[in-house]
Amino acid sequence: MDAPVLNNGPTCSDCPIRHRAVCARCDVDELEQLEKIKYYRSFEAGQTIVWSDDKMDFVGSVVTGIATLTQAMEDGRTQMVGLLLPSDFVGRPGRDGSPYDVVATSDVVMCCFRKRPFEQMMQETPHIAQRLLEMTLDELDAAREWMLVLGRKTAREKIASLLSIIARRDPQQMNAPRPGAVVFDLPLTREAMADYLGLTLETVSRQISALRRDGVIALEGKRHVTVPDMRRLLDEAGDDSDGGHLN
Amino acid sequence: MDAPVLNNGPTCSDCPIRHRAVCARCDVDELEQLEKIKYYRSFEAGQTIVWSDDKMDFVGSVVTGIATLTQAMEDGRTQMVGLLLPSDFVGRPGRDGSPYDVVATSDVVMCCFRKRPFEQMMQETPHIAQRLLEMTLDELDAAREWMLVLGRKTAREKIASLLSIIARRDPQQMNAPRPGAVVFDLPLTREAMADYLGLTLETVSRQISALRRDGVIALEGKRHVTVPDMRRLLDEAGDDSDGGHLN
DNA sequence: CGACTAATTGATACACTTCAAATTCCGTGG
DNA sequence: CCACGGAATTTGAAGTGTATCAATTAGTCG
Repeated sequence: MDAPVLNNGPTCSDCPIRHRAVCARCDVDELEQLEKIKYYRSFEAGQTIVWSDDKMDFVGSVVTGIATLTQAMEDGRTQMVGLLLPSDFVGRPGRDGSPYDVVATSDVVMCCFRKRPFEQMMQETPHIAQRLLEMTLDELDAAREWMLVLGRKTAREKIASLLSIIARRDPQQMNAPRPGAVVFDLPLTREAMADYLGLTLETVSRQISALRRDGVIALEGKRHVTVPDMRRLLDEAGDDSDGGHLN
Repeated sequence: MDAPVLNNGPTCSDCPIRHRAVCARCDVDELEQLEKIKYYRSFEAGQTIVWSDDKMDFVGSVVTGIATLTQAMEDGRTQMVGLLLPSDFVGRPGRDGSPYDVVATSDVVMCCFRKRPFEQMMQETPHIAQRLLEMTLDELDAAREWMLVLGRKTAREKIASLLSIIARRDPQQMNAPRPGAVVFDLPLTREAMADYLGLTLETVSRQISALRRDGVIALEGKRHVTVPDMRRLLDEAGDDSDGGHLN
């Protein structure tokens, strides 16, 4: 179950998530300190990174890949409660374990910090605590946004909402066939989408087919999605006019 | 729309939320500083404390009463995304407004801090930032817990979950007729419960009636609830055995 | 006591689930 | 390169839980 531990990763200064992760505000001195307590771990797609309620001896950031935060009931009903993309933080300073399973959806590389030294450093380094607070507040907003999706949206709106979110932060929008269009790959199986949306996988499949029939999206294979008109998709998601961003 | 501003409230040292609010870790010196930038505001039941996306010039803590965080779609569908009890924090340092409506459900007294000075003080006072991080992480856990309720639980389980949560933190459990039993008043209308649970008010009403018929709860009037066997209620909520606590 | 709002209850409709089968996708080995 | 096999996905048919629409009843405040 243990992932390989790599000590000779990239240095912080050329880390791809240097400016968005928990270390974003650190200056060079502080980075140097972090270097001392950090190590890299790799996980293969499907591997569990953290089991719920297990003791965690580290915290860390997703460097590459995608992971999910998942909660399950005894009878097997499962709800995804978070999607972890590069730069997102895993673990909770001040607590021993995660109440959720953390599972690698693709191959994942994590930048880990031993927990005690990291907590120690948080006390002494306001830049880290500040950034972590900011990130946590953002996650809280995202979680609440998602509560509206889960509680009040129809299946079709749920799918459109999920596609919007993925489209918005997928960095592949350069190859768009024309302005306003967006292209991306789904990082999730139908089942994972269902667990995120509080639906069954059959319903997910049906609604994706319906959106395709209606021309809101186009599919090549099962995973590659083209959105010809982002505004249309946002409209289907039921959010106000343009959701604040467009591209 | 402006609530009365009271300057001569209780001093921090005999504040009822002194040890649970954002100021919990402050020492006497720090409290003295806070005193200088704090003021009290009162709101009547039903009043809106903050309108979504309006500029907020303060942050603060609920001292007494109950408020809700609410998100709405254009067509009127509404989802409650948070329940604010005494000691809970309102507002986001570093942001101008709240993305949610904050509404007083009962009469509410808030301890407010002018935003700029508070943000300033956060920089200088690790005790405040630390406590705020801790509270935000707790809220994030609660929000994720609620995502499971919204996404995967049945109407009956949703009601039982809500009653469990209210019962757990209502401080009135002394008058329980016998050990294991719990008595409390519902602080929410059926409609507010529906908005919290992602249901209609009719479904809420039906499920409460069903739980009453089945002896899981007893009602006097519409608001006063007796839970003869807390374990039974937790069971109906679908949570594992005893949910970690039992009184 | 009467008017207004909150809550209950009933009947029907429909969105989503469930159970089942067919099809497509995709890596593996011949 | 193509054929094979298992998993992922799609599609179909029927069932069910919750929403919707519509009265009725209970509770509350003037």
